[in-house]
Amino acid sequence: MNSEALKGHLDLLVLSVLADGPLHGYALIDELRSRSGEVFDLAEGTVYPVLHRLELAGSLKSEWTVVAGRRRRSYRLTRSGGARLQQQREMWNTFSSTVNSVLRSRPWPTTP
Amino acid sequence: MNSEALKGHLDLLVLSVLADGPLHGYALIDELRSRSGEVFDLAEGTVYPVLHRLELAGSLKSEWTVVAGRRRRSYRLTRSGGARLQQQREMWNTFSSTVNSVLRSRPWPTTP
DNA sequence: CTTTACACCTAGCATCACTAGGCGTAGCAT
DNA sequence: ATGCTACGCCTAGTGATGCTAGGTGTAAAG
Repeated sequence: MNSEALKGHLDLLVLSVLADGPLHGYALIDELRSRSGEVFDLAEGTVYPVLHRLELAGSLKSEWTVVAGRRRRSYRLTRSGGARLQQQREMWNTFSSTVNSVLRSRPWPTTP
Repeated sequence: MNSEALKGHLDLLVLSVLADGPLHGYALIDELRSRSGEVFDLAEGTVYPVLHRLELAGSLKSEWTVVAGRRRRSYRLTRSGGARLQQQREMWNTFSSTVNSVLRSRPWPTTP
């Protein structure tokens, strides 16, 4: 999988997973990997900055917890994050169907 | 349409359009706009560097012509460009279906 | 003679995923 | 005791790439 392919779509994936319940970063990575059938295996250095950016933008809210002597930062979707997710979903649908229509279009009218 | 959304997918679109016949840059922009239903309305400064890059990579071959006193640089797909297109198509299919599967997945088994 | 469409170009910018390192705890094997 | 691995967090810097903003020039329309 090309590394640039995710550009502009990673927020959607993160918001989408967190819409099903709060997770901490490490668990989010696991979840993304498993939900994608091992296709999206993201580095921590990829995911943490996204979470920080989304929280700064008000889409997420984080909370520190300690489990078994290990600190975790758990992220949950805010109301505005939900709206953002909805908007991102629509963008994805438009984008992907538009790409598909370009890929399928031919220079001549579709063969009768 | 988010500006980052195209990242990593623009080559696919360009190669795909040129697979249906050679075009010069300006005409390619028109063709992309019309095939996408006006969604992809790309700036010249976006497209020309892509064409140069793809030619440098051996995916395209260009040829100068003059039509009605105006110089044009016409691009056609090379054999290796065709292979590249095929590979990019597969990447797109994997990518888009994987995103969709993440979007559709739920933390609990799909409701019966 | 000015504006618009055609047709090309590039330097620099901004964004964002990724690399490559760093810090610290817990549990297991040696 | 001492590594090693998994867990769990972080950030500075790099690289790729689409976009902005500007430039050049011809032809047709007003």
